[in-house]
Amino acid sequence: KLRDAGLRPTRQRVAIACLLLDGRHRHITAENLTAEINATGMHVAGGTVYNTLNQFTDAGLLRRVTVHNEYSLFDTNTDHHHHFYDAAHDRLIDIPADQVLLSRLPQAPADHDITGVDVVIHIYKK
Amino acid sequence: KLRDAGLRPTRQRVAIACLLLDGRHRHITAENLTAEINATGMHVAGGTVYNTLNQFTDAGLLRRVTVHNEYSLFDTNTDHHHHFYDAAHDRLIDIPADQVLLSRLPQAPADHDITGVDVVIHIYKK
DNA sequence: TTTCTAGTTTGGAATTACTCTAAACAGCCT
DNA sequence: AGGCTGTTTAGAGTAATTCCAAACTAGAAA
Repeated sequence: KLRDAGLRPTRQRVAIACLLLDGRHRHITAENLTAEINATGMHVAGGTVYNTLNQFTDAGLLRRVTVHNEYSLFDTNTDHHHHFYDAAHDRLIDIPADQVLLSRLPQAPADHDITGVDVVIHIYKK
Repeated sequence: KLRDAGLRPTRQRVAIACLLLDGRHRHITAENLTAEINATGMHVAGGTVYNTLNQFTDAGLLRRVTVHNEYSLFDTNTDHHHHFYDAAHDRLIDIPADQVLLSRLPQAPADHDITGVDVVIHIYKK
């Protein structure tokens, strides 16, 4: 996978790929991932964690989710889907693509293409 | 308006309200707003600009728009509507609410209410 | 297998958006 | 005018992220 993405399979990248690209769908932060790496007994520099997350995202192996602007969230599910976001608990929940039906979309401004549609549904505990 | 929102109409808040709550629909950043205030010959401390933007947002006079996590964006249009976002030029464009039709919404997780639905359509110049 | 080199990692310093703090100040009620 | 309380101020502090130059490594070539 790394080679296909044009990324040299270094020890660090392989370790991160093993944790994140195992097919499970999860949401992770840089801090979060660092803790998981440390838990395996391995050490990876902070800068490398950030670089790798960005490279994986650019390569389409991860998807960046934008729900607030405090820190970056990455989604291991790169298929088209949407999110519930519970701000009170800073919790993100996937919504399968087929549960949201956008039956009318506006026309993109002149000379522009639509490259993606993100739907974030904010929820609050009763 | 300020009094209705429970905010004492201080010199600084009135100045910012005059710039932002004049009925025009615009997107602003803290930096951006600071520059506009300075242009009027007035000085307002950075912290006050941030405080005021947050207070206005909490009071429903402004709306926070989340399209990236670099810095906060505020929208003077608090009506229900959506956005185009051009990441290449960091440009945000309003979409009237009636141009997006969500004909199917998922059920909120147990014990939760939906408090808002944000749609961000990413665009790219051809 | 050793050598070489371009790409990668490292730790720490730098950057940036934003919040906190304690002291000075200003609305506003009396 | 006096005074209480909320607000502003400048500057220090915080946290996520990027930048940097030196050390390292994967993989190609010898």
